[in-house]
Amino acid sequence: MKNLELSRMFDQIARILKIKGENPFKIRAYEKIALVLENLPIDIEIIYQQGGLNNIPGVGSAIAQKIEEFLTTGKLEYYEKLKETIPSGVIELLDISEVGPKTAKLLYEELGVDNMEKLEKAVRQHQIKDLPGMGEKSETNILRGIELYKRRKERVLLGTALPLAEEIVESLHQLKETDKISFAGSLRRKKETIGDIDILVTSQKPEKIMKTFTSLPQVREILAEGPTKSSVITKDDIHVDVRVVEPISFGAALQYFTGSKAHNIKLRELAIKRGLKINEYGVFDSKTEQRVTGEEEEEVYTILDLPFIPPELREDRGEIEAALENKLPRLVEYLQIKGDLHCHSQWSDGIHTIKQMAEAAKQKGYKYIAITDHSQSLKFAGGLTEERLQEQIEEIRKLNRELDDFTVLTGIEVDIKTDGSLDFSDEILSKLDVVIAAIHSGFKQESK
DNA sequence: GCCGTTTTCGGCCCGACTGTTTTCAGTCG
Ligand SMILES: Nc1nc2c(ncn2[C@H]2C[C@H](O)[C@@H](COP(=O)(O)OP(=O)(O)OP(=O)(O)O)O2)c(=O)[nH]1
Ligand SMILES: [Mg+2]
Ligand SMILES: [Mg+2]
Repeated sequence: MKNLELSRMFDQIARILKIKGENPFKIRAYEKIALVLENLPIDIEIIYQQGGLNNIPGVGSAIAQKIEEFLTTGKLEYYEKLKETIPSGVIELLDISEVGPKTAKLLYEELGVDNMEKLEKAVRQHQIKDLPGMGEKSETNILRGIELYKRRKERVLLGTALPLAEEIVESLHQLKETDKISFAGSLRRKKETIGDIDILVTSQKPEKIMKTFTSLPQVREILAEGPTKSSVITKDDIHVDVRVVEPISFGAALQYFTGSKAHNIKLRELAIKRGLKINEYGVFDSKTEQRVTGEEEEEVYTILDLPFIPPELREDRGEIEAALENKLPRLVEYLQIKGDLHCHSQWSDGIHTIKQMAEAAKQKGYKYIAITDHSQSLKFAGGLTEERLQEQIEEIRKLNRELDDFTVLTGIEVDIKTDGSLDFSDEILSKLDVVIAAIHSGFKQESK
Protein backbone atom coordinates (compact mmCIF):
# COMPACT_ATOMS: atom_id res chain seq x y z
CA MET A 1 0.00 0.00 0.00
CA LYS A 2 1.54 3.27 -1.16
CA ASN A 3 -0.85 5.71 0.52
CA LEU A 4 1.63 6.86 3.14
CA GLU A 5 4.51 7.08 0.72
CA LEU A 6 2.46 9.30 -1.57
CA SER A 7 1.21 11.34 1.35
CA ARG A 8 4.74 12.00 2.52
CA MET A 9 5.84 12.95 -0.95
CA PHE A 10 3.06 15.48 -1.43
CA ASP A 11 3.77 16.89 2.00
CA GLN A 12 7.43 17.33 1.08
CA ILE A 13 6.41 19.03 -2.14
CA ALA A 14 4.26 21.43 -0.14
CA ARG A 15 7.12 22.21 2.19
CA ILE A 16 9.56 22.88 -0.61
CA LEU A 17 7.08 25.12 -2.42
CA LYS A 18 6.55 27.04 0.82
CA ILE A 19 10.23 27.78 1.19
CA LYS A 20 10.36 28.82 -2.43
CA GLY A 21 7.50 31.23 -1.75
CA GLU A 22 5.11 29.62 -4.22
CA ASN A 23 1.39 30.33 -4.52
CA PRO A 24 -0.12 29.57 -1.08
CA PHE A 25 -3.24 28.04 -2.61
CA LYS A 26 -1.21 25.62 -4.63
CA ILE A 27 0.62 24.71 -1.45
CA ARG A 28 -2.65 24.19 0.35
CA ALA A 29 -3.74 21.82 -2.40
CA TYR A 30 -0.65 19.68 -1.84
CA GLU A 31 -1.03 19.81 1.94
CA LYS A 32 -4.62 18.79 1.62
CA ILE A 33 -3.99 15.77 -0.58
CA ALA A 34 -1.17 14.70 1.75
CA LEU A 35 -3.64 14.64 4.64
CA VAL A 36 -6.32 12.92 2.58
CA LEU A 37 -3.90 10.17 1.58
CA GLU A 38 -2.64 9.76 5.13
CA ASN A 39 -6.17 9.09 6.31
CA LEU A 40 -7.56 7.27 3.29
CA PRO A 41 -9.04 3.98 4.49
CA ILE A 42 -8.65 2.35 1.07
CA ASP A 43 -5.53 1.40 -0.88
CA ILE A 44 -4.93 4.21 -3.38
CA GLU A 45 -3.68 1.66 -5.90
CA ILE A 46 -7.07 -0.02 -5.92
CA ILE A 47 -8.83 3.30 -6.37
CA TYR A 48 -6.49 4.05 -9.25
CA GLN A 49 -7.14 0.69 -10.91
CA GLN A 50 -10.86 1.31 -10.69
CA GLY A 51 -10.42 4.73 -12.27
CA GLY A 52 -11.65 6.52 -9.17
CA LEU A 53 -8.81 8.96 -8.49
CA ASN A 54 -10.83 11.99 -9.52
CA ASN A 55 -13.60 11.10 -7.08
CA ILE A 56 -11.25 11.77 -4.18
CA PRO A 57 -11.89 15.29 -2.89
CA GLY A 58 -8.72 17.31 -3.45
CA VAL A 59 -7.57 15.31 -6.45
CA GLY A 60 -7.72 17.17 -9.74
CA SER A 61 -6.08 16.40 -13.05
CA ALA A 62 -2.56 17.47 -12.05
CA ILE A 63 -2.44 15.46 -8.85
CA ALA A 64 -4.20 12.49 -10.43
CA GLN A 65 -1.48 12.42 -13.06
CA LYS A 66 1.22 12.58 -10.41
CA ILE A 67 -0.33 9.73 -8.45
CA GLU A 68 -0.58 7.69 -11.63
CA GLU A 69 3.05 8.37 -12.52
CA PHE A 70 4.20 7.34 -9.06
CA LEU A 71 2.11 4.18 -9.01
CA THR A 72 3.21 3.05 -12.45
CA THR A 73 6.89 4.07 -12.43
CA GLY A 74 7.66 4.17 -8.70
CA LYS A 75 8.91 7.73 -9.04
CA LEU A 76 7.69 11.23 -9.63
CA GLU A 77 9.82 13.30 -11.96
CA TYR A 78 8.41 16.62 -10.69
CA TYR A 79 9.36 15.75 -7.12
CA GLU A 80 12.81 14.45 -8.04
CA LYS A 81 13.55 17.74 -9.79
CA LEU A 82 12.09 19.86 -7.02
CA LYS A 83 14.15 18.08 -4.38
CA GLU A 84 17.31 19.14 -6.16
CA THR A 85 16.55 22.79 -5.56
CA ILE A 86 16.66 22.77 -1.74
CA PRO A 87 18.78 20.67 0.64
CA SER A 88 16.64 18.29 2.69
CA GLY A 89 18.11 19.70 5.90
CA VAL A 90 16.58 23.08 5.12
CA ILE A 91 13.17 21.47 4.79
CA GLU A 92 13.66 19.81 8.16
CA LEU A 93 14.13 23.21 9.78
CA LEU A 94 10.37 23.64 9.35
CA ASP A 95 9.87 21.01 12.05
CA ILE A 96 11.26 23.43 14.63
CA SER A 97 8.39 25.29 16.20
CA GLU A 98 8.45 28.98 15.39
CA VAL A 99 10.64 28.33 12.36
CA GLY A 100 8.54 28.65 9.23
CA PRO A 101 9.35 28.91 5.54
CA LYS A 102 10.46 32.54 5.68
CA THR A 103 12.90 31.92 8.49
CA ALA A 104 14.24 28.69 6.96
CA LYS A 105 14.86 30.48 3.68
CA LEU A 106 16.54 33.39 5.39
CA LEU A 107 18.80 31.15 7.45
CA TYR A 108 19.80 29.14 4.41
CA GLU A 109 20.40 32.04 2.09
CA GLU A 110 22.13 34.38 4.53
CA LEU A 111 24.09 31.93 6.65
CA GLY A 112 24.16 28.73 4.64
CA VAL A 113 22.34 26.92 7.43
CA ASP A 114 21.19 23.65 5.91
CA ASN A 115 20.61 21.45 8.94
CA MET A 116 19.74 21.64 12.57
CA GLU A 117 23.26 21.30 13.95
CA LYS A 118 24.42 24.24 11.88
CA LEU A 119 21.45 26.24 13.06
CA GLU A 120 22.22 25.53 16.69
CA LYS A 121 25.81 26.57 16.14
CA ALA A 122 24.85 29.76 14.31
CA VAL A 123 22.53 30.74 17.14
CA ARG A 124 25.14 30.09 19.80
CA GLN A 125 27.64 32.20 17.87
CA HIS A 126 25.05 35.00 17.83
CA GLN A 127 24.98 35.04 14.05
CA ILE A 128 21.23 35.11 13.66
CA LYS A 129 20.15 37.95 15.90
CA ASP A 130 21.27 40.57 13.41
CA LEU A 131 19.31 39.09 10.51
CA PRO A 132 16.29 41.17 9.47
CA GLY A 133 13.31 40.47 11.68
CA MET A 134 15.40 38.56 14.22
CA GLY A 135 16.52 39.64 17.66
CA GLU A 136 17.50 38.53 21.15
CA LYS A 137 14.31 36.57 21.67
CA SER A 138 14.71 34.77 18.39
CA GLU A 139 17.89 33.20 19.75
CA THR A 140 16.30 31.70 22.84
CA ASN A 141 13.16 30.74 20.93
CA ILE A 142 15.06 28.84 18.27
CA LEU A 143 17.19 27.06 20.85
CA ARG A 144 14.05 26.09 22.71
CA GLY A 145 12.49 24.99 19.43
CA ILE A 146 15.45 22.72 18.70
CA GLU A 147 15.24 21.31 22.23
CA LEU A 148 11.53 20.60 21.81
CA TYR A 149 12.19 19.05 18.43
CA LYS A 150 14.66 16.61 19.94
CA ARG A 151 12.07 15.53 22.52
CA ARG A 152 9.13 15.63 20.17
CA LYS A 153 6.57 12.84 20.10
CA GLU A 154 4.92 11.18 17.18
CA ARG A 155 1.15 11.38 17.21
CA VAL A 156 -0.16 9.49 20.24
CA LEU A 157 -3.02 7.04 20.42
CA LEU A 158 -6.35 8.55 21.45
CA GLY A 159 -6.50 6.24 24.45
CA THR A 160 -3.04 7.26 25.59
CA ALA A 161 -3.84 10.96 25.54
CA LEU A 162 -7.31 10.68 27.02
CA PRO A 163 -6.36 10.33 30.72
CA LEU A 164 -4.17 13.45 30.57
CA ALA A 165 -6.86 15.32 28.68
CA GLU A 166 -9.44 14.34 31.28
CA GLU A 167 -7.15 15.46 34.10
CA ILE A 168 -6.71 18.90 32.58
CA VAL A 169 -10.41 19.26 31.83
CA GLU A 170 -11.18 18.26 35.40
CA SER A 171 -8.79 20.87 36.81
CA LEU A 172 -10.28 23.65 34.71
CA HIS A 173 -13.82 22.43 35.26
CA GLN A 174 -13.47 22.97 38.99
CA LEU A 175 -12.90 26.71 38.59
CA LYS A 176 -15.96 28.76 39.38
CA GLU A 177 -15.02 31.01 36.46
CA THR A 178 -15.50 28.10 34.05
CA ASP A 179 -18.86 28.05 32.32
CA LYS A 180 -18.67 25.22 29.78
CA ILE A 181 -15.72 23.03 28.88
CA SER A 182 -15.26 20.54 26.05
CA PHE A 183 -12.69 18.52 24.19
CA ALA A 184 -12.04 19.87 20.70
CA GLY A 185 -9.74 19.10 17.77
CA SER A 186 -8.88 15.54 16.77
CA LEU A 187 -9.67 14.40 20.31
CA ARG A 188 -13.33 15.32 19.84
CA ARG A 189 -13.34 13.96 16.30
CA LYS A 190 -12.07 10.73 17.88
CA LYS A 191 -9.24 10.22 15.46
CA GLU A 192 -7.24 7.10 16.25
CA THR A 193 -4.19 9.21 16.90
CA ILE A 194 -3.97 12.80 18.00
CA GLY A 195 -1.27 15.38 17.45
CA ASP A 196 -2.14 17.44 20.51
CA ILE A 197 -4.88 17.98 23.08
CA ASP A 198 -7.33 20.79 22.27
CA ILE A 199 -9.70 22.08 24.93
CA LEU A 200 -12.40 24.75 24.67
CA VAL A 201 -13.59 26.71 27.70
CA THR A 202 -16.26 29.38 27.91
CA SER A 203 -15.92 32.01 30.59
CA GLN A 204 -16.35 35.69 31.29
CA LYS A 205 -12.97 35.67 33.04
CA PRO A 206 -10.49 34.28 30.53
CA GLU A 207 -7.38 35.51 32.38
CA LYS A 208 -8.19 33.38 35.40
CA ILE A 209 -8.70 30.28 33.25
CA MET A 210 -5.47 30.84 31.37
CA LYS A 211 -3.45 31.52 34.50
CA THR A 212 -4.70 28.28 36.02
CA PHE A 213 -4.07 26.34 32.84
CA THR A 214 -0.51 27.48 32.35
CA SER A 215 0.30 26.92 36.05
CA LEU A 216 -0.97 23.32 36.14
CA PRO A 217 1.54 20.88 37.65
CA GLN A 218 1.57 18.87 34.40
CA VAL A 219 2.92 21.85 32.44
CA ARG A 220 6.61 22.00 31.66
CA GLU A 221 6.77 24.84 29.19
CA ILE A 222 4.48 27.67 28.15
CA LEU A 223 4.63 28.28 24.41
CA ALA A 224 2.13 31.13 24.28
CA GLU A 225 -0.30 32.74 26.66
CA GLY A 226 -2.99 35.19 25.68
CA PRO A 227 -6.48 36.02 26.92
CA THR A 228 -8.22 33.69 24.47
CA LYS A 229 -5.58 31.19 23.39
CA SER A 230 -2.70 29.48 25.19
CA SER A 231 -0.38 26.60 24.38
CA VAL A 232 1.82 24.51 26.63
CA ILE A 233 4.02 21.45 26.54
CA THR A 234 3.42 18.97 29.36
CA LYS A 235 6.07 17.11 31.28
CA ASP A 236 5.48 14.05 29.12
CA ASP A 237 5.95 16.19 26.01
CA ILE A 238 2.33 16.47 24.95
CA HIS A 239 1.24 19.72 23.40
CA VAL A 240 -1.98 21.18 24.83
CA ASP A 241 -3.97 24.09 23.38
CA VAL A 242 -6.71 25.85 25.31
CA ARG A 243 -9.10 28.41 23.85
CA VAL A 244 -11.39 30.54 25.96
CA VAL A 245 -14.33 32.50 24.53
CA GLU A 246 -17.43 34.09 26.00
CA PRO A 247 -20.39 31.77 26.62
CA ILE A 248 -22.35 33.35 23.77
CA SER A 249 -19.73 32.09 21.31
CA PHE A 250 -19.64 28.51 22.60
CA GLY A 251 -21.22 26.92 19.52
CA ALA A 252 -19.18 28.76 16.93
CA ALA A 253 -15.99 28.24 18.90
CA LEU A 254 -16.66 24.53 19.36
CA GLN A 255 -17.32 24.20 15.63
CA TYR A 256 -14.11 26.06 14.82
CA PHE A 257 -11.91 24.30 17.36
CA THR A 258 -13.23 20.84 16.53
CA GLY A 259 -12.14 21.22 12.93
CA SER A 260 -10.76 19.65 10.99
CA LYS A 261 -8.98 22.53 9.33
CA ALA A 262 -10.05 21.33 5.88
CA HIS A 263 -13.65 20.91 7.08
CA ASN A 264 -13.61 24.45 8.47
CA ILE A 265 -12.30 25.93 5.26
CA LYS A 266 -14.93 24.20 3.17
CA LEU A 267 -17.70 25.19 5.55
CA ARG A 268 -16.52 28.80 5.60
CA GLU A 269 -16.36 28.87 1.80
CA LEU A 270 -19.91 27.62 1.68
CA ALA A 271 -20.90 30.38 4.11
CA ILE A 272 -19.29 33.03 1.90
CA LYS A 273 -21.40 31.87 -1.03
CA ARG A 274 -24.46 32.33 1.13
CA GLY A 275 -23.48 35.86 2.16
CA LEU A 276 -22.29 34.78 5.61
CA LYS A 277 -19.01 34.82 7.48
CA ILE A 278 -18.04 32.18 10.03
CA ASN A 279 -15.36 32.61 12.66
CA GLU A 280 -14.93 31.24 16.18
CA TYR A 281 -17.13 33.96 17.64
CA GLY A 282 -20.22 33.37 15.58
CA VAL A 283 -21.85 33.46 12.18
CA PHE A 284 -22.15 36.95 10.72
CA ASP A 285 -23.97 38.62 7.85
CA SER A 286 -21.23 39.57 5.38
CA LYS A 287 -22.81 42.90 4.51
CA THR A 288 -24.09 44.21 7.82
CA GLU A 289 -21.46 42.47 9.99
CA GLN A 290 -24.40 41.62 12.25
CA ARG A 291 -24.06 38.42 14.22
CA VAL A 292 -26.65 35.91 13.11
CA THR A 293 -26.02 32.95 15.40
CA GLY A 294 -23.35 30.94 17.17
CA GLU A 295 -24.28 30.01 20.71
CA GLU A 296 -25.05 26.41 19.79
CA GLU A 297 -22.85 24.35 17.52
CA GLU A 298 -25.73 22.90 15.56
CA GLU A 299 -26.89 26.40 14.58
CA VAL A 300 -23.72 26.91 12.58
CA TYR A 301 -24.79 24.02 10.36
CA THR A 302 -28.49 24.82 10.42
CA ILE A 303 -27.98 28.36 9.16
CA LEU A 304 -26.24 26.87 6.12
CA ASP A 305 -29.20 24.51 5.57
CA LEU A 306 -27.10 21.58 6.63
CA PRO A 307 -27.95 18.79 9.03
CA PHE A 308 -25.65 18.55 12.05
CA ILE A 309 -22.46 16.79 10.99
CA PRO A 310 -21.05 14.55 13.74
CA PRO A 311 -17.45 15.43 14.69
CA GLU A 312 -16.24 11.98 13.65
CA LEU A 313 -17.08 12.83 10.04
CA ARG A 314 -15.54 16.29 9.86
CA GLU A 315 -12.49 15.54 7.77
CA ASP A 316 -13.55 17.08 4.45
CA ARG A 317 -13.78 13.67 2.91
CA GLY A 318 -17.09 14.44 1.26
CA GLU A 319 -19.22 14.93 4.38
CA ILE A 320 -20.21 18.49 3.49
CA GLU A 321 -21.29 17.45 0.02
CA ALA A 322 -23.21 14.54 1.55
CA ALA A 323 -24.83 16.86 4.10
CA LEU A 324 -25.92 19.22 1.31
CA GLU A 325 -27.85 16.34 -0.24
CA ASN A 326 -29.01 15.11 3.14
CA LYS A 327 -27.15 11.88 2.57
CA LEU A 328 -24.94 11.74 5.65
CA PRO A 329 -24.17 8.19 6.69
CA ARG A 330 -25.56 7.03 10.01
CA LEU A 331 -22.73 6.35 12.42
CA VAL A 332 -22.66 3.13 14.37
CA GLU A 333 -23.44 3.85 18.00
CA TYR A 334 -22.63 1.74 21.02
CA LEU A 335 -26.27 0.81 21.52
CA GLN A 336 -26.41 -0.67 18.04
CA ILE A 337 -23.69 -3.20 18.79
CA LYS A 338 -25.44 -6.49 19.32
CA GLY A 339 -22.63 -8.90 19.99
CA ASP A 340 -18.97 -9.74 20.10
CA LEU A 341 -17.58 -12.53 17.97
CA HIS A 342 -14.15 -12.76 19.56
CA CYS A 343 -14.00 -13.51 23.29
CA HIS A 344 -11.55 -15.46 25.39
CA SER A 345 -12.49 -17.13 28.68
CA GLN A 346 -10.80 -18.80 31.60
CA TRP A 347 -10.60 -21.89 29.41
CA SER A 348 -7.52 -20.40 27.74
CA ASP A 349 -5.95 -17.05 28.60
CA GLY A 350 -9.08 -15.10 29.58
CA ILE A 351 -9.77 -14.22 33.19
CA HIS A 352 -13.52 -14.85 33.49
CA THR A 353 -15.80 -17.82 33.20
CA ILE A 354 -18.04 -18.17 30.16
CA LYS A 355 -21.05 -17.52 32.34
CA GLN A 356 -19.53 -14.31 33.70
CA MET A 357 -18.74 -13.21 30.18
CA ALA A 358 -22.27 -13.89 29.04
CA GLU A 359 -23.78 -12.00 31.92
CA ALA A 360 -21.50 -9.00 31.41
CA ALA A 361 -22.33 -8.95 27.70
CA LYS A 362 -26.04 -9.14 28.42
CA GLN A 363 -25.60 -6.24 30.82
CA LYS A 364 -24.13 -4.21 27.95
CA GLY A 365 -27.23 -4.91 25.89
CA TYR A 366 -25.66 -7.54 23.66
CA LYS A 367 -27.68 -10.42 22.30
CA TYR A 368 -24.82 -12.82 21.71
CA ILE A 369 -21.13 -13.52 22.13
CA ALA A 370 -18.88 -16.13 20.60
CA ILE A 371 -16.37 -17.87 22.84
CA THR A 372 -13.22 -18.16 20.78
CA ASP A 373 -10.43 -19.39 23.01
CA HIS A 374 -6.98 -20.32 21.72
CA SER A 375 -6.31 -23.73 20.17
CA GLN A 376 -3.87 -26.41 21.35
CA SER A 377 -0.65 -25.14 19.71
CA LEU A 378 -0.74 -22.06 21.88
CA LYS A 379 0.41 -23.88 24.98
CA PHE A 380 1.57 -20.71 26.74
CA ALA A 381 -1.92 -19.29 26.37
CA GLY A 382 -3.64 -22.45 27.61
CA GLY A 383 -4.78 -23.46 24.15
CA LEU A 384 -7.65 -25.95 24.05
CA THR A 385 -7.12 -29.56 23.00
CA GLU A 386 -9.77 -31.32 20.96
CA GLU A 387 -11.13 -32.91 24.12
CA ARG A 388 -11.25 -29.66 26.03
CA LEU A 389 -13.00 -27.98 23.13
CA GLN A 390 -15.60 -30.73 23.11
CA GLU A 391 -16.15 -30.18 26.85
CA GLN A 392 -16.49 -26.46 26.29
CA ILE A 393 -19.11 -27.00 23.60
CA GLU A 394 -21.09 -29.07 26.10
CA GLU A 395 -20.81 -26.39 28.76
CA ILE A 396 -21.99 -23.72 26.35
CA ARG A 397 -24.99 -25.86 25.34
CA LYS A 398 -25.95 -26.17 28.98
CA LEU A 399 -25.43 -22.48 29.63
CA ASN A 400 -27.63 -21.51 26.69
CA ARG A 401 -30.51 -23.46 28.18
CA GLU A 402 -30.21 -21.35 31.33
CA LEU A 403 -29.87 -17.99 29.58
CA ASP A 404 -32.85 -15.93 28.60
CA ASP A 405 -32.83 -13.80 25.44
CA PHE A 406 -29.11 -14.32 24.98
CA THR A 407 -27.00 -16.74 22.99
CA VAL A 408 -23.46 -17.94 23.52
CA LEU A 409 -21.98 -19.16 20.27
CA THR A 410 -19.32 -21.85 20.20
CA GLY A 411 -16.03 -21.02 18.53
CA ILE A 412 -12.26 -21.12 18.45
CA GLU A 413 -9.37 -18.89 17.57
CA VAL A 414 -7.61 -21.60 15.63
CA ASP A 415 -3.89 -21.16 15.20
CA ILE A 416 -2.41 -21.01 11.71
CA LYS A 417 0.75 -23.03 12.13
CA THR A 418 4.09 -22.19 10.58
CA ASP A 419 3.44 -24.63 7.70
CA GLY A 420 0.19 -22.84 6.94
CA SER A 421 -2.09 -25.61 8.16
CA LEU A 422 -4.72 -25.13 10.86
CA ASP A 423 -4.47 -26.47 14.38
CA PHE A 424 -7.70 -28.52 14.09
CA SER A 425 -9.19 -30.60 11.31
CA ASP A 426 -12.05 -29.22 9.24
CA GLU A 427 -14.25 -31.88 10.79
CA ILE A 428 -13.81 -30.45 14.26
CA LEU A 429 -14.06 -26.86 13.08
CA SER A 430 -17.31 -27.58 11.30
CA LYS A 431 -18.94 -28.31 14.64
CA LEU A 432 -18.43 -24.71 15.73
CA ASP A 433 -20.55 -21.63 15.13
CA VAL A 434 -17.60 -19.27 14.66
CA VAL A 435 -14.04 -19.98 13.57
CA ILE A 436 -11.32 -17.33 13.68
CA ALA A 437 -8.01 -18.26 12.12
CA ALA A 438 -4.99 -16.35 13.39
CA ILE A 439 -1.23 -16.35 13.05
CA HIS A 440 0.71 -16.35 16.32
CA SER A 441 4.20 -17.38 15.26
CA GLY A 442 6.53 -17.49 12.29
CA PHE A 443 6.17 -13.79 11.58
CA LYS A 444 9.65 -13.60 10.14
CA GLN A 445 9.13 -16.29 7.52
CA GLU A 446 9.96 -15.50 3.91
CA SER A 447 7.03 -14.16 1.94
CA LYS A 448 7.43 -16.95 -0.71
C1' DG B 1 -3.57 23.04 -7.70
C1' DC B 2 -8.68 22.64 -7.00
C1' DC B 3 -13.29 23.79 -8.08
C1' DG B 4 -18.14 25.21 -10.05
C1' DT B 5 -27.08 25.10 -8.85
C1' DT B 6 -24.09 32.51 -10.09
C1' DT B 7 -18.27 30.88 -12.46
C1' DT B 8 -14.23 26.48 -16.87
C1' DC B 9 -11.49 31.74 -14.95
C1' DG B 10 -10.69 33.69 -10.92
C1' DG B 11 -11.54 33.07 -6.72
C1' DC B 12 -9.45 30.45 -2.63
C1' DC B 13 -11.12 31.00 5.89
C1' DC B 14 -10.18 33.71 9.50
C1' DG B 15 -8.06 35.11 13.64
C1' DA B 16 -4.49 34.88 18.01
C1' DC B 17 0.10 35.49 19.77
C1' DT B 18 4.90 37.03 19.43
C1' DG B 19 8.67 39.94 18.52
C1' DT B 20 10.62 43.46 16.33
C1' DT B 21 8.18 46.76 14.09
C1' DT B 22 7.58 52.01 14.10
C1' DT B 23 2.78 49.68 11.82
C1' DC B 24 3.15 44.43 10.77
C1' DA B 25 5.16 39.97 9.27
C1' DG B 26 5.68 35.38 10.60
C1' DT B 27 3.87 31.41 12.55
C1' DC B 28 0.41 28.86 14.21
C1' DG B 29 -4.54 27.19 15.66
N1 LIG C 1 -10.49 27.84 10.37
C1 LIG C 1 -9.34 27.26 10.69
N2 LIG C 1 -9.33 26.42 11.73
C2 LIG C 1 -8.16 25.84 12.03
C3 LIG C 1 -6.96 26.05 11.31
N3 LIG C 1 -5.99 25.33 11.87
C4 LIG C 1 -6.56 24.68 12.89
N4 LIG C 1 -7.87 24.98 13.00
C5 LIG C 1 -8.84 24.46 13.97
C6 LIG C 1 -9.38 23.15 13.45
C7 LIG C 1 -8.55 22.14 14.17
O1 LIG C 1 -9.18 20.90 14.29
C8 LIG C 1 -8.38 22.81 15.51
C9 LIG C 1 -7.23 22.30 16.32
O2 LIG C 1 -6.05 22.41 15.55
P1 LIG C 1 -4.93 21.29 15.58
O3 LIG C 1 -3.75 21.83 14.88
O4 LIG C 1 -4.72 20.85 16.98
O5 LIG C 1 -5.49 20.14 14.66
P2 LIG C 1 -6.32 18.82 15.00
O6 LIG C 1 -6.65 18.74 16.44
O7 LIG C 1 -7.46 18.79 14.06
O8 LIG C 1 -5.34 17.65 14.58
P3 LIG C 1 -4.09 17.12 15.41
O9 LIG C 1 -4.42 15.74 15.82
O10 LIG C 1 -3.87 18.03 16.57
O11 LIG C 1 -2.97 17.13 14.45
O12 LIG C 1 -8.20 24.19 15.19
C10 LIG C 1 -7.02 26.94 10.21
O13 LIG C 1 -6.03 27.17 9.50
N5 LIG C 1 -8.24 27.52 9.94
MG1 LIG D 1 -5.18 19.04 17.82
MG1 LIG E 1 -3.99 22.14 18.64
